[in-house]
Amino acid sequence: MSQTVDRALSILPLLAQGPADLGRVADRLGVHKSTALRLLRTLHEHGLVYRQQDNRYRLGARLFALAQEAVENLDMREIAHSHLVALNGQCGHTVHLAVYEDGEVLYIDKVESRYPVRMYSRIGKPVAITVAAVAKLLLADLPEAERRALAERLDYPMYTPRSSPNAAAFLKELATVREQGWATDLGGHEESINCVGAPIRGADGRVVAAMSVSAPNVVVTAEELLTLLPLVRRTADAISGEYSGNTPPSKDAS
Amino acid sequence: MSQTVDRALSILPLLAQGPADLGRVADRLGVHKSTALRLLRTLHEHGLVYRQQDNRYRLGARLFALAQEAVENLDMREIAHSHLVALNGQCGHTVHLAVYEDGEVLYIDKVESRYPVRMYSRIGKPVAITVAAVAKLLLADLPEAERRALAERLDYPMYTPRSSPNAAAFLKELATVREQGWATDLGGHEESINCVGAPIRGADGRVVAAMSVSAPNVVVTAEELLTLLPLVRRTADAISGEYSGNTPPSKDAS
DNA sequence: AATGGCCATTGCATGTAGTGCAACGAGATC
DNA sequence: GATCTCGTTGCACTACATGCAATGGCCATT
Repeated sequence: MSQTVDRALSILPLLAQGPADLGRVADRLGVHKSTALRLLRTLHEHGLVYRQQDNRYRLGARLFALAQEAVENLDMREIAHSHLVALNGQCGHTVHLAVYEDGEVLYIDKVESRYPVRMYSRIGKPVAITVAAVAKLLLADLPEAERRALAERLDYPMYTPRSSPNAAAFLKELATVREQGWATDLGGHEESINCVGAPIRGADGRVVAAMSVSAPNVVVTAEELLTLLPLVRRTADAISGEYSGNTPPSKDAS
Repeated sequence: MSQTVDRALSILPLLAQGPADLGRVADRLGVHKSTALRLLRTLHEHGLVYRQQDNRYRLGARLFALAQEAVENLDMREIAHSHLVALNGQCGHTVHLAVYEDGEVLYIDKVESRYPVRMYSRIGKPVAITVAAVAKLLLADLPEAERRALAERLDYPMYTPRSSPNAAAFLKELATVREQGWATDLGGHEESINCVGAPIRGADGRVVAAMSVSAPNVVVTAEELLTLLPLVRRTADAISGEYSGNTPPSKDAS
């Protein structure tokens, strides 16, 4: 691992908390100001940080552009999107698509509810991993050892009384999810919001993504939402099929 | 400037074009494979790149998270958002908020149209800088020298017959915009889409952001859209006022 | 099964390039 | 106008990144 790069990259999460001046960055990094200056300059040239008029640094524009390009290049998202839109067209609720990556679950696509009451979530935002239906689906399929290790090191915030309280309960829930092949979040994240989700599988049967439909109590009850399960599963299976059928990962135009 | 960090960061735009394996990355960087490996590992540890099962690398999750945190920490966005929502409530069309940064103009907030026909745009996406109303507003206020220099090095893609064809025409357009204090894009980016925008100014009168209302021809004609100009300007001025009134970041007790 | 080729990985010797120091300068404060 | 703070620069030193060559795993070919 490269020390210099490591230091430079450590600046990014630091600036994510808010703008900081040179001295502050140097302190947090534990390096001399001149060193911090050179790192910041390099980050600046690549557009990852921006220097405002008061000489403080904050995260820069290219970060957004990179994130955009990244999400748009995901095969899964491309394949799934039209299916998600179709599902939204049928039920009208918010539809999410998520993937697992290095201990995090994050949304990679979203179709907004057609109802006025909308959920707060954003593409790229890490998911509440211990309660979200899509997170359960993705984690349930991890290899035993990795799943246990991850569950142990997670935090279990009690968003509501129905949140998973600890690793043991969570692992049990994951076992259930793996058995039944679908998952719910009934008010485990926000009191009034329910979700029902299904896994998307690759050609080898491994879960590569997960999708869910979410709606607040005030629009449909949990029972009504559950009646959508077959539809959600069909949609997920359709995406799985298309994803497995077309396996053109060698799509290089160099 | 740090060579090592420079190389590492050069990997990111490279991977933005699509996944690449170690050899490919090393080639593109012009370094030995072992060097590329160490850089990739460092990026990986910070979550900026992800290593897929086939050993190819692509951009990673934390990139999204960083971009999210960055956009949510922008004062301008926070202040403006409620105004944008209110404006959308009154006219129903898509509302955009954009800022200029190092030669790029990018959207930092967006309120979706309530009509079924929606524009394609995303928060964080770079704006078509030679045609968008918000881009004209932001560039029109740049210092003379910087404006000229930027105009000269831009590309002028002819999205439609009404796109700015070259630097001279663009600079002339910017002069008009600066004079009148508002801007339009009448089918300069996509044939059927019109925009009308107004600048948001800081306490010193400099343009710090720009906003616009966009709607396709099929919903309202360009003439009808222009009748919204006073409303757009009022909204922009209201945001300017609030932004100038509250100056919390500038005055800090030591 | 055995072989050959491809690619990721590792340990190490070399010298390049990143580091901290100290001095300088600009801007603000009193 | 004096003093303090903070960003900036040039430089000597050596820590650290680099490329090489060798190893090992994986896959395809025979």
